Amino acid sequence: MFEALPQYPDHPALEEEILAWWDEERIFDQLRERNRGGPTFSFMDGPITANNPMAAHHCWGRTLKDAFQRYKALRGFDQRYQNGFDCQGLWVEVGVERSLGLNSKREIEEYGLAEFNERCKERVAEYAEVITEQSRRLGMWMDWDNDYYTFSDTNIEYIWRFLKECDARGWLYKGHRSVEWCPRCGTSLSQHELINSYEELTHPSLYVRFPLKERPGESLVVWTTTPWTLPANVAAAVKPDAEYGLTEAGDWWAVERNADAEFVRRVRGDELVGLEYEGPFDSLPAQHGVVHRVIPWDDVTLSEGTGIVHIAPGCGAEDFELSRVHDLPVLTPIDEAGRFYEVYGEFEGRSTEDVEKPVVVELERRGRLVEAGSIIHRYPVCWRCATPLVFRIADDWLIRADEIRQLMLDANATVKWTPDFYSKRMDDWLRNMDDWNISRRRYFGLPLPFYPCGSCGQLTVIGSVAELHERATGGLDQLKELHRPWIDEVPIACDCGAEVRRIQEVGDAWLDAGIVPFSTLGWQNPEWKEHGYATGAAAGLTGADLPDHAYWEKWFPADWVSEMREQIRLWFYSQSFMSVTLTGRSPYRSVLTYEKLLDEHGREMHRSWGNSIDAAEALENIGADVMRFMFCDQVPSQNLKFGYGPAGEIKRRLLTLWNSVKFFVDYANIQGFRPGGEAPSELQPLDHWLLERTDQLVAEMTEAYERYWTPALIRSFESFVDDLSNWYIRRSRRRFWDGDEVALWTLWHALVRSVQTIAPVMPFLAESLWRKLRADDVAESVFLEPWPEARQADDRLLAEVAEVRRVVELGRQARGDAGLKLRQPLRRLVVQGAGLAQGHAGEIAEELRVKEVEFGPVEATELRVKPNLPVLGPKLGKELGAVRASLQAGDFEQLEGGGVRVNGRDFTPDEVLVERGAREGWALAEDDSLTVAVTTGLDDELRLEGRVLDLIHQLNTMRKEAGLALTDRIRVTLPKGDADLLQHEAWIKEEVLATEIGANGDAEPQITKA
RNA sequence: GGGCGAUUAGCUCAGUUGGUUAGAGCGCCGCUCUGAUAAGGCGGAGGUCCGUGGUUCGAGUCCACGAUCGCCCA
Repeated sequence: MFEALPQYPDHPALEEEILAWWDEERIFDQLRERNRGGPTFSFMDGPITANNPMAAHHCWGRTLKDAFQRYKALRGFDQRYQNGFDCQGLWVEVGVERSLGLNSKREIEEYGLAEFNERCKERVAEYAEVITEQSRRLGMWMDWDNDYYTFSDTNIEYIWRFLKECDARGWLYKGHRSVEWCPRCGTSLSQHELINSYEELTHPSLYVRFPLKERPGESLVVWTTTPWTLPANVAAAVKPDAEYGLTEAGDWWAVERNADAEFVRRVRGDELVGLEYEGPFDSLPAQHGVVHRVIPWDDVTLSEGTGIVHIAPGCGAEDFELSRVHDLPVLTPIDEAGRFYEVYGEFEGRSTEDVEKPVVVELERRGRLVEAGSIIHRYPVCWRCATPLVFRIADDWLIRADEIRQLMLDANATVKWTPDFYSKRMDDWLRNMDDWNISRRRYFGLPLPFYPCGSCGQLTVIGSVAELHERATGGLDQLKELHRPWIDEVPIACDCGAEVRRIQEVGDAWLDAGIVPFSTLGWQNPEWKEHGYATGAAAGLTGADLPDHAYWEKWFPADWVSEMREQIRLWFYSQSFMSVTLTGRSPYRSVLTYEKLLDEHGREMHRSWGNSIDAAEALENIGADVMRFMFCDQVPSQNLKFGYGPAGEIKRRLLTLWNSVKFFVDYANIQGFRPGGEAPSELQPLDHWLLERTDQLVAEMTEAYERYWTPALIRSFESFVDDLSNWYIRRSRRRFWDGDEVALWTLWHALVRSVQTIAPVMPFLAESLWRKLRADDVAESVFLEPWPEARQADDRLLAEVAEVRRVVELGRQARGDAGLKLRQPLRRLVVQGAGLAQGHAGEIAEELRVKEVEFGPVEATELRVKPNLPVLGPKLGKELGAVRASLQAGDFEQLEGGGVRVNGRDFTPDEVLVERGAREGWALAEDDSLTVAVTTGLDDELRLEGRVLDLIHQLNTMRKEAGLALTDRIRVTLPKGDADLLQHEAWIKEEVLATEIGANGDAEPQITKA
């Protein structure tokens, strides 16, 4: 007996059951055991930040990762299944700050770095657990006890090694430049952290006068949206070739920027260059001795502002560059926290926002303000805490990119990207990449192993823990892990003999993630260390080993990685940078990249907008399979609109498979069918067809998995289920009622294969159905059964049935046009042009309810002939146009056998397409190669049969409404007027399971349970 | 300013190597099947396949230019 299916699947409940069963039976362990020693498939998991529960978008990526790992496992590949957690850096720090109610670096320092570090570790441990649980619920099979954690000492040590290599190549340097700075986090941000972090913000918009010193009554007018930078002004820039004008009021503007003004004098910009002016805040101590003058700058914009740009080299990247060219003083007004330094008088200690008002008031008081308003514009904010960024001059540690750029481009050329155009995005990023800013002035992150010597000037870069131990001059006893504050207490001896302390900065978190193809696989590690990766902060969180170099050789580079698109400039980049540096090769062979997850209306999801759905909520309400199916249905280069609406649609689409299995199980149980064995020998043509169709499914699914293109999986699968349900089952219904074992076997086989091939996408539903359907002699889990090998499908048979279905569709269309419903039998159907369908006349007759089906020419009233383009196009070339025109004009002769003579040339029936119109008494439908015509005339026999069919329909509806079981028998009483229907008494009895029929009743038929 | 995508039905989107009348789902209207069906099937309305030019016998598809939107860089 097969276990019966409920009317509808309860996905979440079914999934919980399967999860429990997998655990009990240790199915995943068995799978790994089975594949151990097989060919390898190397997947490298990009670390997920262990700082929050999963959001819906994580489920997309994790679905893809899991689906392809499951597919490869079904094909026998040995895999690592190592999950990764990203554990340090600003994400975690900001999360902990929030939970502790801290809001500045000073408060963190007061709280204490050691304590803060502990809280960070606790947070990572907490969320790693939450994410693990949610990932399991999603169906993700990973080796959950052996995750890698990027804050392990081992990971840190590998990064040190990479940095030492960079230093050896002369790539490492300390830069002094203008950088985007987050005043709350107190650190600069790097190029890849600035993207997608612009917001619409309202800022002041000020027009300010700078009085010219030598020309009383004349002033430059500048425009700024950052009043706080005015105290650091040292110059004003004009566009040398632009025209500037002086207004009657004595204000200089670019003419183009003040079109309505009357100008009393006009000059080119270069005539203003060199003039000196009074700065806006000359009385501040910081401004002491600064000479303000006009400088030329070709990039001055004339599309906004006044055409005269206020220059503060300490507050902007372009300004800073100009200061080098023109030798301007650089005034840096704010400290790490964004507060004004003491030399800024009344502004001291205030933030950039706090000084806006006093700046305006002061300028107003001195008559320097032309106009004060506000402007809404896009402005960068910190990607973690949303604080508007400011520019400051700072010292950062950078890795030079120029030497490695071409090598990385070369490495990328070896990578197969899906979708393929992302390869070009990667190239573009590489061509444009700046030097990598790797330092952050923070606390819980990779300790940069840089020891610059104050006495001799040499920089020592420590490349390993062993080296640290060798060179340390103290503090080793308290070094519990390679994090601040402990690492800061370990000074080393410089070659010159001086004692040197580590710089305070920590590293960019993308160093942590980028090194994992080396740190987790044991690159150049001489001896395998059990739990050797569970070091430092990761001790106790994972059992991961540190493998030896042979293992690295076996698993590097990754065959496949998959992350969202923005990882091009993040993990794909950092990983590749590090790998090309250390090995000269790309760390991955192929990549699957996907876009963003939006809400169902196409808006970004935001908690504050109330449209966000987190993973836990989605898994509970939608279920993992439905989500996974939706993710796989999606073309990955398009944003996905996710929500309950789309999920409901998917659920409905999945019902066809469910109904088909339910149908099978119900009838197989009635018959006592036992699954298994080989195909029976007495297959009918339709059975052959379904077997071929099943082979085609396996072939298509295999091909789609192999090229990592999930939309093709879903298309093939749904098309198959549609054929299975709406052709095979519908056509074979009577055989199932009769308990035909051959039909049962064929349907069973097709269902089993469809379940197997969709299993990587919907592991729960597939497993559940497999367990109901499976034969005794196969694996008890669908994931322990090897992938079915596809035989070459019989294309001719597939084409035959496709043609039959087309004939039936056209027949229905013809009936519809003539207003003849299917319950009305018709006399004759003629099909022309269906060479393949000839053996299926019986099926066609049944489907279309006609007495006779004939294959041959359709007699028709009109005749239109068109060229068969795929055939005649290549044959005729340019001449085609003339032939086509003649055919259209009716200028042709018909030849014996269906050919046509046009313009003196003869064409065979294959070379032309003929369209017909219906004659009197016929209904007709056609497409390019097929014509189907059906007689519309009714005689008494046909009318009577039509009434019988109506009656059967009516009685069966009544049975259903009365709630009778499939096997219940009934007694029927027909109205007296329907006595003539009793000519078909046996037929009616059979169709409605009646034991008796009488015709002595009232106006409506009656039934009673027998 | 440079690069990469996108633009197809009211909405959301497919469309593999160029081929005849461009499809699906949802929504709307009509019809219909039902002994698996809260389903399914058929039909209808609804399309300048963003525009212009080019290649070709033939372009949603290839090429060029332009428009709009999105993303990345400057």
